[in-house]
Amino acid sequence: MAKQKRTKTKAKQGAPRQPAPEAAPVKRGRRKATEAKLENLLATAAELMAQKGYDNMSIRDVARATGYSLAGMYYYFDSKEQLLFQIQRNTFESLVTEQEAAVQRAKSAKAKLEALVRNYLDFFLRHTNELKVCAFEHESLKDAAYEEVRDIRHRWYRLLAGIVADLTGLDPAADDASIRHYTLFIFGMLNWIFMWFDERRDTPIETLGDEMIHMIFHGLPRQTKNKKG
Amino acid sequence: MAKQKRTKTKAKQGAPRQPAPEAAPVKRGRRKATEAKLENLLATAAELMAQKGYDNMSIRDVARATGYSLAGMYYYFDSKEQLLFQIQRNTFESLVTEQEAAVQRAKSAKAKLEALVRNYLDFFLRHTNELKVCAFEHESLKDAAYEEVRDIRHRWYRLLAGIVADLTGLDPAADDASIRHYTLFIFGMLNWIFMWFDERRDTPIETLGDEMIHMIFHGLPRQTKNKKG
Amino acid sequence: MAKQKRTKTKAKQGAPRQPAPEAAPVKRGRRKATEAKLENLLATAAELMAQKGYDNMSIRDVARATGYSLAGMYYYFDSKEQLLFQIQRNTFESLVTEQEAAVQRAKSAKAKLEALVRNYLDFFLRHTNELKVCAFEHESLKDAAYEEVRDIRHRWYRLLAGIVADLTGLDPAADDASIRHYTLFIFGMLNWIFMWFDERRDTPIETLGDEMIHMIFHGLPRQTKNKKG
Amino acid sequence: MAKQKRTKTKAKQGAPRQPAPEAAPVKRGRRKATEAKLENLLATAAELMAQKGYDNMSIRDVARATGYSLAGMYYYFDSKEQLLFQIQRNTFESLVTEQEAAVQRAKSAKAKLEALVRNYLDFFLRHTNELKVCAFEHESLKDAAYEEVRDIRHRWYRLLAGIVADLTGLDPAADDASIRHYTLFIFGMLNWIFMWFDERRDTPIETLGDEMIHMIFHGLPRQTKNKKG
DNA sequence: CATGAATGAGCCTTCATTCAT
DNA sequence: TATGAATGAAGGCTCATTCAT
Repeated sequence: MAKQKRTKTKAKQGAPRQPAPEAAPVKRGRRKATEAKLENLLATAAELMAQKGYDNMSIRDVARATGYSLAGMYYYFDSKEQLLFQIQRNTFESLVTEQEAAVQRAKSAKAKLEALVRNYLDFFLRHTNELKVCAFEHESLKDAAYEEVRDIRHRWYRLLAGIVADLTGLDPAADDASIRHYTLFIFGMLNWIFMWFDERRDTPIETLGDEMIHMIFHGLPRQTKNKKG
Repeated sequence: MAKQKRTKTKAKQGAPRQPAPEAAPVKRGRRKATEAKLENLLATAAELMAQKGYDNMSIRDVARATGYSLAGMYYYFDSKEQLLFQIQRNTFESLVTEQEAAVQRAKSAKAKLEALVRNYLDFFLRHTNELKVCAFEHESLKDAAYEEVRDIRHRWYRLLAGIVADLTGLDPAADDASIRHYTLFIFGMLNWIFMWFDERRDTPIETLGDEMIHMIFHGLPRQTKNKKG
Repeated sequence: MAKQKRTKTKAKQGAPRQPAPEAAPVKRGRRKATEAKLENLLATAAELMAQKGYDNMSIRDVARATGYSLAGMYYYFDSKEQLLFQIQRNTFESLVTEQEAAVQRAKSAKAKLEALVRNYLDFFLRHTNELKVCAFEHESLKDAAYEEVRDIRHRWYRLLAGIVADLTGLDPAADDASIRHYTLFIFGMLNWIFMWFDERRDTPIETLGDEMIHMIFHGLPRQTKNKKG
Repeated sequence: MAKQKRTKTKAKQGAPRQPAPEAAPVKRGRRKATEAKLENLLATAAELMAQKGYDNMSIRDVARATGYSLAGMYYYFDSKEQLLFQIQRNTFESLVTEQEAAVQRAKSAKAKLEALVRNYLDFFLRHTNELKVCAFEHESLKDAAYEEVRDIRHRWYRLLAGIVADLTGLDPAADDASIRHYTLFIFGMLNWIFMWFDERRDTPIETLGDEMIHMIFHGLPRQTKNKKG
């Protein structure tokens, strides 16, 4: 027989798709309650990550903020990285799905781009913390989890890049670099918002949308003394 | 929203103005050598911070990368935060000074904005790591160090915001929010570059400059099939 | 030297005699089912302990391997140590009882020793995991549980020591140390088997028995070119 | 450039041969002192591991026992497993080297086996804790460290197996299994000693050696009323 | 019978920092 | 200048165990 090599059990790695939410139709009340707790926990974690950054946030912080014990947290997720992953995947998947739908509904390329921007700003207001975590903590994920989120991100990129190609008439085969750059300029404007948006100063968000759309289609406004008149 | 200031539990902060570089009037040769070492050290640290993020980089990493002993590092700076501060202040001060000079040299508002963009991209190529640290680790500084860097940043902001006001003819008194937004859109485009710039794909940088300037003045290019004709 | 008793910092120990198996006079069918489950559980636990060691095995491992919930395990035993205790006591008690019977049946001292060895090897094949746990996790038990198992072990020791005294003609009063040593040499051969036995290489076990008996009675085989022959 | 994927530095894995003891001929006094501290630390750790088992011993235990802080321990080794590895490699290497030398010095196969046993018992008295750790915590090592120690162990095995083949005249080609078994019986006797040796009862160790050698060459002593005549 | 949910204690490890030399 | 040696604090994670249901 010979003594087996001792191994820690560990297991679970990568990006384990959590059990489908509808899996067991038993004990509905229970399920609901636990799910609500998990959601609250993810929201709290997202807030802390947005505030302090992933590396600087400790699971202990989340425990303190939610009122749970440290060990209690691990009932809801398997590791700090999984926690980040869940936030990013859930949020990003929702965002991109919403964006795709918004774009689909619009008719012209111009309308599509406008819809994408407005939906983004709206989503931003509804999920500020989560979205910031998606935008800035991309690199904190590794391996399978990293790749899964990266794929969603690519879907998003292709969505916008397609519109940009349409609008500009640039040829994806010949002018790939240019399309890429203009697309990324727009992403830059969108994502940098996290760095400065202030609810008191920068609302209503529709105005911000107007301005950004103007910037995208016409660049800075001209000498008319009155902007978006 | 504006990114919250990151705080570690452990604090301690004093008068972060590190001893003025002229502090000890030691022999010149010595001074030179020491300064060169310091500069090399700062460059190495900037590289590591750009790669891994401030929180995730350890002083041990810097020691390993420079060949010094761990304790030896502390001859050159007083704390990890001071290290970050030195990088940010040096780099940001250089950048803004260069930017101011470039703008001053240009005649029209249009030329000024163009000069600012081109000089930024040029500086970016020369100091990628340091600049990235300035752009993304702003919040890792605290108290006096934070404020000092913030002040430089504000000088930069005002420089661009002034040009934007001139160009658009928006009234700083009446249309402050708009000026602010357009200014920040441009900063967004500029700073987001760190997230995607790839030396192999995105050179020559002059082309990138052309494109960004087009975006700023005219928005996305139109149906002409050929961009930057 | 004698292996010290292992002590965890955290202790708590009571009257480790677990509730006598006959405790609750519930319905017979129920009892049967529960007992079968318990036995399966003990077997699984023994396997895991044999593989990973007591300290390195977690109740979670057992739960996973049996399909029970973690909390569910505690219906069948009161603590991890009780689990170990049940395995050791059940197994050791069976072994020693079998050994005593086998010895009793044999007539001469020589036959007795032979019977003991052969029965041991047979038992070993039938209860490898459990026996390994008995042999190597002796010290993981504490207080009353430790003592109870130690007493069974002593019964075993005395059984073999008696035969050795008979066979060698050594006087228990005068040559106690010698009897002890020869006895423990034999136990060493027997127990060390766990460290190397490999079902594929070391069967049939009768051959192994032949060899060990030869070793015990005559030492290493001589120059005859053919062993056991 | 694109933000690099963040990676912890970590490094050092497997079985890093510690720097050759004579590496730097500088600061002899210092070196000596530090080495002495390390040796004392390893001895203390070995004692604790022998007492409680590797899994059950915490680095905190070692820190407490040596008077160092917990973090201080990590100046001397990289991980708990490395600590175990250092103990095993150092000890096992010494043992096997001594054993080989002792065997080499002896002329006949019989004398060689006798020398091996006596040297082992002597080494056992000089390094009880360390040797016990070698004998019983073999499986707690993993990967490269495991393999390196396993290789030393094999050297030891082959040393004894060679003598057994010589002595018995068994043919390594034809009777491999038998040689293996007799060899392992002897290892069993030798290694099991840790389980029962008691300095007060089982000295002088020469007597124990006499007995074991008798067992190996002739089996249990006969009816002569006088053992080891 | 059985489990979902939760926790206190503890473990390994890393880190920024210090200080004597 | 520079470093070997050391440490307090903190962080991620696991575990045996409990308890209401």
